[in-house]
Amino acid sequence: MDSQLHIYNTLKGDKELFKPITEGQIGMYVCGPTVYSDVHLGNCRTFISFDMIYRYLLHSNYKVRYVRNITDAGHLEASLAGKTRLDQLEPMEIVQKYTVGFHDVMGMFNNHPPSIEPAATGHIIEQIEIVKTILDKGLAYESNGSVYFDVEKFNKEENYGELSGRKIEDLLSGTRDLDGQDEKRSPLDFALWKKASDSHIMRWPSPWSDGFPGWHLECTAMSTKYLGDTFDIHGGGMDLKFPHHECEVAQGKASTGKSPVNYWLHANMLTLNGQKMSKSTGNTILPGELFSGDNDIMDKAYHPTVVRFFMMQAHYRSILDFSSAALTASEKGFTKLMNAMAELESVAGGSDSSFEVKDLTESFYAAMNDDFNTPVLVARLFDAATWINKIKSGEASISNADLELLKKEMKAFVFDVLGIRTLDASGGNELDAAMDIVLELRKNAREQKDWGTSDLIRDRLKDAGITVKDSAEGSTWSSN
RNA sequence: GGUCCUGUGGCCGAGCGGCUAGGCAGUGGUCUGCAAAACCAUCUACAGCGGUUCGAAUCCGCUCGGGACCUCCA
Repeated sequence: MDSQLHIYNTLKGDKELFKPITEGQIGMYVCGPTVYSDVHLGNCRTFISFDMIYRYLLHSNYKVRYVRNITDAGHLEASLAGKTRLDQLEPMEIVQKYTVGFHDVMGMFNNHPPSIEPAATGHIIEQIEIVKTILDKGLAYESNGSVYFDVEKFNKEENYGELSGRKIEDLLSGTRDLDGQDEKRSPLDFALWKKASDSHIMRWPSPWSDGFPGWHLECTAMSTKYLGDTFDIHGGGMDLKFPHHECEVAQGKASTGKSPVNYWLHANMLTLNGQKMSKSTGNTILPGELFSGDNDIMDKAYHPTVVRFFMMQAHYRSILDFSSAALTASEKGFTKLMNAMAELESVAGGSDSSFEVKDLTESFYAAMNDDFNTPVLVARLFDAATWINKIKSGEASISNADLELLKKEMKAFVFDVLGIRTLDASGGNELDAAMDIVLELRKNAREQKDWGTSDLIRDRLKDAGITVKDSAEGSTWSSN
């Protein structure tokens, strides 16, 4: 792999050289969350994957406009209706609650906020305009106040299924009987506009009925509004590939005549007990439960940055299974890498290097340029960590220039690209100050070889949940 | 049923035609008042069967597992 970025494009089914439409600039859209319940960890993996991609593009000196929507209307409607009656809440109150919660969780995972985070309800007019356009082109029809996309007609000129690799005949043979199908000409047709039933609270006027936009329309409206008719990257979870993204392609082509996206990226699922995490099946764990340890699935609590690091040790296109054993293994590796990062600050440079530092740092780029291969990047970072430890123990040496290079690139990849944060045991609070005093007293005792006092302090702190570790440089502590 | 993905050492997880992935655990060392930690070194692989090839974990076929989508889902 050369030093240029190659990305696996679902549309092509292969890795290809990435070339933005405009030199040096990238438009990226990612399907965001539906905010009628808490985001679960599976959702988070997708957003963390694309945050990593966003970060690497920024690191590669691209100017990126990153748009990620909030789904607060449309296909959220049905679930909201029931919940609203039950809780006596306004729909937008639910939306607000879970949007805030979503942002909190994203922040804990150290995800950058997107450049624009548009809400579906704020773009009803744009969606109606697209429906009108597709109707004008004759690729949609009105039926009983609703408007449907005519898939079979579209397929005569275009290829419905080009993204997901499906054939319209196969799709037809596999359809099932569902409610409301009688309004459609074909079971494959999907709604662009839905007439609201009496029980629906969220509704907007339109030329066809009081209703709400169809399932897939918001992403088409918001992505093209902020990024143009054709933009560079569209991302989302693998489960959205069909029908959601397939329909976006169809809508885009139907309304503008152009393929809306050059590179389609799909992040794979997070599984729990070998099964996909899913709201509907209840096979989920919430981020908060994971961080607090308050759950029946994991053995202990895990810090958000450790969870993020764990995810970075797998490729974004691979299914990743979540388990306590795997998390704990990652946590230890994380500590090892962070120790090396800290060590790097105090390492001394010399006149020459005993290893190829430039090859090492270039391997970081090679890994990421190969379809954002974070597990390989992490492997190379561990190689770097071993070298740092060898320099420390005198088994290896590094020149001043190479040391600066290594510091610069390691910090860039660990903190900026992977988005990992250091885990400070100290919080800059009263406990911190008190521990300084306790450890100073213990240090005095140890200098007097008063092991009784020294061990008493260590043992009692252990009982209190604070672990003290001695090393040549002094004692450190951490609380569980 | 249709479409597609996948099966790597004790565990997690890269690689996808020839070159040590990496992490955790295990084992052996170093360090240390003790403890813990840390550091260094190191063993165990490519689901099975057949084929292509000078050479296959990597390509092809079959068999047997696992999973996703086809219905809201990241």
